Amino acid sequence: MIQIVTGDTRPISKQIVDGLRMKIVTGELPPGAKIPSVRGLAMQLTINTNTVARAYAKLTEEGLIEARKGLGLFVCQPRQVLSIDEREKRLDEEVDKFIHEVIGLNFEPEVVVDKVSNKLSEVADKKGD
Amino acid sequence: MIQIVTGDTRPISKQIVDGLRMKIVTGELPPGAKIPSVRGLAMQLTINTNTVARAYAKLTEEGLIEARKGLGLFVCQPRQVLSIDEREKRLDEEVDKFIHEVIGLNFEPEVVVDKVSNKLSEVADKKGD
DNA sequence: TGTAGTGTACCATCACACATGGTACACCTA
DNA sequence: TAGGTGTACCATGTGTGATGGTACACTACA
Repeated sequence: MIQIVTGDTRPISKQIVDGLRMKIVTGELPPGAKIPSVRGLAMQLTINTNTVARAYAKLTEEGLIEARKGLGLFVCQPRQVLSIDEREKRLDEEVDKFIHEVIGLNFEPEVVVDKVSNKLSEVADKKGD
Repeated sequence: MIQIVTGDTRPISKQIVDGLRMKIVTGELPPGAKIPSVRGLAMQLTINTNTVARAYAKLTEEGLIEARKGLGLFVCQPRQVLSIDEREKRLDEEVDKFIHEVIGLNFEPEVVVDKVSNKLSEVADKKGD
C-alpha cells in the first residue's frame, strides 16, 4: 500500500502523505476507496500510530480524504479547499524553492523544464486510465 | 548584500546560501569578487558568526567560492565539483520533490511548466547581461 | 446489549537540526 | 607587531519529528 524508505530524507509522515496523495491524484485510489486504518498501517509499517494519524490529518486538511468516526477513512470526491489566490501563492513558493535547489547544478534550462514536463505527464497519463 | 526574512520557512543559513548562489550564478557577483567577511555579514544581519561561517562552508563545498586564509572569501572561476551522474541524480531528486509538493495544488501541467520555464529564463537573462 | 475496531486528542519522552554565544588557532597584510 | 581574516571547536537553547502510552466518542456486528 505505502512504502517507507529509511534512506529517504523526508520524514516518515511526509512519505505517507506524498505516497497517498499521489495514489489519490492519479486515481489509483478512487473517491470512496477505503484507506488503511491508523492502527493497521502503523502495525504494517512498524511505526507509531500517532505518526500515521498525523499524516492522515494532513490529507484531511487538504480535502483529499475524510474520516467517518468509527468507520474509517475514505477518499473524498475531489474538491478545492484552498482559494485560487492561496494556490497561486503556494505554487510560486514551491517554484522558487525548486529553482534555488536546481540553479547550482548548472543544467541547461531546457533540460530542467523537460524533466518537470515529463514527470507531470506521467502523472496525467495515470490519471487518464 | 544579503537579506534575511524572518517569515521565511528556510533556515537563516540556507537563505544566505540561496541568496549568494543566485548572485553568483547570475553574474551579479563575478569570479574574483570579494564576499563580505564572516564577522562583517554576521554583524550586519545581527546573527551569529557561526551561522554565516556554515553558509560559506556550504558554498565552498559547492565550488562557488574559495577562502584565502587571512584575506577573505572570493567567488571562484566556475567549475564543476560534482560528477555528471551525481548532478543528474540530484536533479531527479529535486524534480520528484517538487512534483510531490505541487501535485496536490491541482494545477494544469502547462501552468506549472510555464512558471518553471519563466523563472529559469529570468535567471538566464540576468546571466546574459 | 456488549465488544471490537475505528478516528481523535492528549501527555511525556527522546533524537536531531538549527541557531546562538564564546573561545581559540593559524593565516595574511599593513 | 597589530588587526582582520577563515576555521574549528564546545556548550546551550529551541523547535520539529517520532515514539510510547492512555483515554474518549463513535460505528458495526454478533
